[in-house]
Amino acid sequence: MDARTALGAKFSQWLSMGPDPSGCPVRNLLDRLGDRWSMLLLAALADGPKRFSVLARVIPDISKRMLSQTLRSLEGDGLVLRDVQPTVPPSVTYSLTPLGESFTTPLLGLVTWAEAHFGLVQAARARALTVPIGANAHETPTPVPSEL
Amino acid sequence: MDARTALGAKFSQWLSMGPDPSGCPVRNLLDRLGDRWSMLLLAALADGPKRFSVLARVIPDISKRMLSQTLRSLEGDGLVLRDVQPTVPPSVTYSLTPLGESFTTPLLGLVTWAEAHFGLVQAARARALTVPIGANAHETPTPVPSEL
DNA sequence: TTGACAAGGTCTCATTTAGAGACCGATAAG
DNA sequence: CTTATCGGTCTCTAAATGAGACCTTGTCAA
Repeated sequence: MDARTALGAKFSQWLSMGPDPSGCPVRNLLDRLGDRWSMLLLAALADGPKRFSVLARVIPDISKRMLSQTLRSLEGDGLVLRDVQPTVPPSVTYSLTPLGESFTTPLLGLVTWAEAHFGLVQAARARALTVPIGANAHETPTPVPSEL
Repeated sequence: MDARTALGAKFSQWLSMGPDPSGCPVRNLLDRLGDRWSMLLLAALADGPKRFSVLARVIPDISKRMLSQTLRSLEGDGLVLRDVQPTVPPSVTYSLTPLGESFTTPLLGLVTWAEAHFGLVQAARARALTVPIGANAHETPTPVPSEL
């Protein structure tokens, strides 16, 4: 069974679990990790524990606000450990928990795919610019057989 | 080499490519697919081609606005094919392109991880509620040796 | 005849979220 | 005396999102 079939099977399984999306683990975690910064931060921490200011430096386009907020969210989900050393000023180090480390496996799959297929995506984007949207329009509109 | 080490190596490699995040394929694709709906729609389409209204039905909490917008973004990136049948009213079917199908492999990894570890995440969330944040505070604040 | 409804969106408006940048505290360097 | 450090928070503004009206053309029911 290929990945597409397996994924499709899982999806139709979710559907049968009722219309409530909050009960679905995948929906739940995708809502948490599926933002601009969470996965990126996990990748950064896979490289080793890092302090707040170091994270801000290696990801230059994240605001301190979102950095703080996203790290707390990851900490709350048990993926990241926050260690405060009571120095003055305080020294705060973030690292992956074992649970966070386990996430690096699927994350590496995502990253590998991105590197391998980025060229094709760029080609598709270039093609999309030349096609004035809706170019596959046909000619003779026939009434649709009302299926309802 | 485990996934964490491999991911860390990739990350430090990105850093050496300069501070521009737009040049990084992973940053670029994570910015596109890392939203609330893109991956979910790809999972839905892995189950087979679907019409607009069907997608809206199987993902009840997406607005028509975001559904339309996200599908167009995925189409522009070459992951999704949009087929308009010139009936009246028009019948529009969305399906995965070969490129989109190739993405189901890493996506399945993500989904599988979510199902397997959701219990641990929930446990961590419950624990986070009882800990009044900053509970790991130490006692004797000593000046930090200025590292810069 | 009048009305309602269908598909696949777009449009406007209100709410939510994210980003930019000031500020804080104590300390230390110039 | 001024400036800088660390790890944030606070406020204000800008951008993204959700809710829901509206559109077209045709079919079907009342």
